[in-house]
Amino acid sequence: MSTYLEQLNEPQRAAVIQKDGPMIIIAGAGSGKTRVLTYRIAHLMQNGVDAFNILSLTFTNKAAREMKERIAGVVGHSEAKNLWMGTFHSVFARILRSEADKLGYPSNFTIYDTQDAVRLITSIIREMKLDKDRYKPKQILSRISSFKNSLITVRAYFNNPDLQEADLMASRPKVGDIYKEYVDRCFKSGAMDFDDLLLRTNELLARFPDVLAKYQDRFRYVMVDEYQDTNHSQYIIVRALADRFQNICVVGDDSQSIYSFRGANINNILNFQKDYPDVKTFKLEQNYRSTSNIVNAANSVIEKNKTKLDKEVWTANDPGGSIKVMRTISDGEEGRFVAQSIWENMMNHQLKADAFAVLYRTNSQSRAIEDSLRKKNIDYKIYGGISFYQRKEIKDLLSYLRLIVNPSDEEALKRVINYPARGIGATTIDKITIAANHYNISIFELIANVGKYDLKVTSGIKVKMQNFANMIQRFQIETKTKNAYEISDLVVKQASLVKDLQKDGTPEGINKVENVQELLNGIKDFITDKIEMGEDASLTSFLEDVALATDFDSDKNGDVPRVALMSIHQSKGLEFPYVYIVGLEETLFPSAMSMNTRSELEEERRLFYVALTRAEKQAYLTYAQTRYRWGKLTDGEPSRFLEEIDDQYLEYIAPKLPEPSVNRFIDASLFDDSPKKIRFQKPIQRKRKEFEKKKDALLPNKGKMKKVSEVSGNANSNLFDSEVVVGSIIEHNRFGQGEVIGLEGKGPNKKAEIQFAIVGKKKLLLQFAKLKVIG
DNA sequence: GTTTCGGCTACGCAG
DNA sequence: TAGCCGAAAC
Repeated sequence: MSTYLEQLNEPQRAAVIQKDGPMIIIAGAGSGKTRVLTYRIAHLMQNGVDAFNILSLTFTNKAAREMKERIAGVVGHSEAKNLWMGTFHSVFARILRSEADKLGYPSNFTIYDTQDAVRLITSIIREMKLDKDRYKPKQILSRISSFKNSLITVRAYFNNPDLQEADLMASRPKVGDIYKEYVDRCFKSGAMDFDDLLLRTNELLARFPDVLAKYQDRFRYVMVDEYQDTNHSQYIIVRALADRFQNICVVGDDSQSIYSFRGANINNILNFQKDYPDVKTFKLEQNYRSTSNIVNAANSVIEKNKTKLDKEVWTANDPGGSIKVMRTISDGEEGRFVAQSIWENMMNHQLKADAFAVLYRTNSQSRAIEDSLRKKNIDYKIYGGISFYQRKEIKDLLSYLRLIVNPSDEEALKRVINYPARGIGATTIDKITIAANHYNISIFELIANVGKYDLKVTSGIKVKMQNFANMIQRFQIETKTKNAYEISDLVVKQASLVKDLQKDGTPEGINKVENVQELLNGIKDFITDKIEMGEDASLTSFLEDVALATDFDSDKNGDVPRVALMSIHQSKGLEFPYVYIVGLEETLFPSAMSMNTRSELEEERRLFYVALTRAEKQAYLTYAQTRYRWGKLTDGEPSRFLEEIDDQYLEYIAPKLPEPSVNRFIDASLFDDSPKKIRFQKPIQRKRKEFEKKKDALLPNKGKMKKVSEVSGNANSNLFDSEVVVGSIIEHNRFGQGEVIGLEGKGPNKKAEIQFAIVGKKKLLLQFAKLKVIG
């Protein structure tokens, strides 16, 4: 029964068997934190604590599921089932649904995503006739978000002269008014945004002592993972819940605090010991994940930070290989290096693609990597960026479903009232929005009863609106007898969603139809899963899952192994044998926007620390001397973080000499210098200009050719004579598959004659054709 | 009222 | 480059 205790080292075991009272586990990277958390919960349960009384807040829902599985392995499924586990957002969304009426919300309230919120704010700014360049919707939202995360309600805002003063100074005196209107409109729409899920929870616990008491009594043991990334709002929730029994266990690593941009407050972890004077502190400092080269290199960087807790991460692991540093001419070349290196490592070490991760600072960097992996036929998956659920066709269908569940949902209504086109245009929507506000009813209420209200629209449009409302109401009736999948299927058919996507017959349209189909399948799977687990399979429940889903939640087992491409933020908590950290350039990483204050820069450094400590066996660091940003070629200098790593752990890989035909104008000696010198050598300005000019000459006259960036981004590449040889089987975006039957010309003028299966023979310039070699 | 097209501006991370 | 928005064309 206690065999699991034997698998732990001394500090781990001590943390696991500490049962009552406040405690903090400071867990260095790779120190077996998850193991401690799972065993601690299992241990609690084996020592008489009911699963119903344990609340465990994790960073992702996937982490929660996996942990539950592991706990079930120790205590059995039927017991583990009753644990409350999940992210702050999902756990409290669930609680808010059951207590919604107390706050005046419907229990099937909608969760607005960022896009919904931005749209609503945009529309408020327009209605208030404010200048949208001064009041940038995204900025306003981010300000509102930070208010909410700091528990500054609308009333608190207007009671706080400092805040108003700040907005006044920023020439945005109406921020408070926008905030108020935004909150009112969300409320009227029966909608909460992500921040509301926390703020309203606080409201619930503050205004209703009996509710607070109920949950305090229920959650006698509270655990919070990744505590360094909690914001004030989350902090107060946790404090309130744990106030009665004080059985609070937080786990985290101040060195991995990387979410200040969404309100995370590193002081929550730094001050935990002050909050609970009789706290027990545990430190997990032995790293089991990485080679000592990686651990030591990471330590040598994070040492530069001043703000941190006292701890020393060490490892007994082998030194492993040096961390490899690679400089490339361009972002395109960087991608090719990564793909080539992954391919070689796969071959040399018999590894599958899922042993590799490519991490970057910004999602936009994924493209260059993606292109090169695709050319090498290496399977990959991009996490983050524009997720499946944010695609237009998917959001449209979801908006119908949202509207059925909650007809007050204004953003959903505005999205679909004229999609597919029904002749209810922007002008009409403006009119009914104003009228609905005037009568203090929802837009749906208005259009469902157009006859009752005075509306300055033509009777034709009134009929159209009434028809739309009737359709939604018919769907609502159907929900009484049909399950979520059947309703969705009905919506797709009756609202002609697929028909609309199919009508132009473009490949994009076909792809969208497939996506809609995939969503329908997803709903089907959802229902099956939920019923199997005896959980809520309703449409509301599905929509909530979708709203709070992350990319990891859609990971399917049994899929082919894939290289993981993701932002460093998303890589938190994960580990991979081989890790490539790309784009290590000043202004990109560290980001130009985070170089103004020491604390911002320290967070960037922590971010780099997180990235590096994801690697188990081998880390690669790459940077590019030129990179496409905002559609323009820009020069980059090596990131300061490269300099900050103790040199003894690094090895500089000499880049291959570039193609002389393209790059003769780059000083070859640049590549022969010792790496250390090169790293901080500024690009030679004159040569640089020449280089760019030459590149421009390669561009197709600013024409509409799609591949402009491809070509110019790859100036150093052997793109023009690449892998395409006579006999290659290739694939072309538009013409499909074909065989190369001849080659002519040189450099940018190189052409391939190709026999396509469908369109016959064609001569294509390699620099534009974007051929994918498939055999 | 709807669609399309060209110009403008913006890429910072996420539940 | 891409997504958005306003203007022009349908």
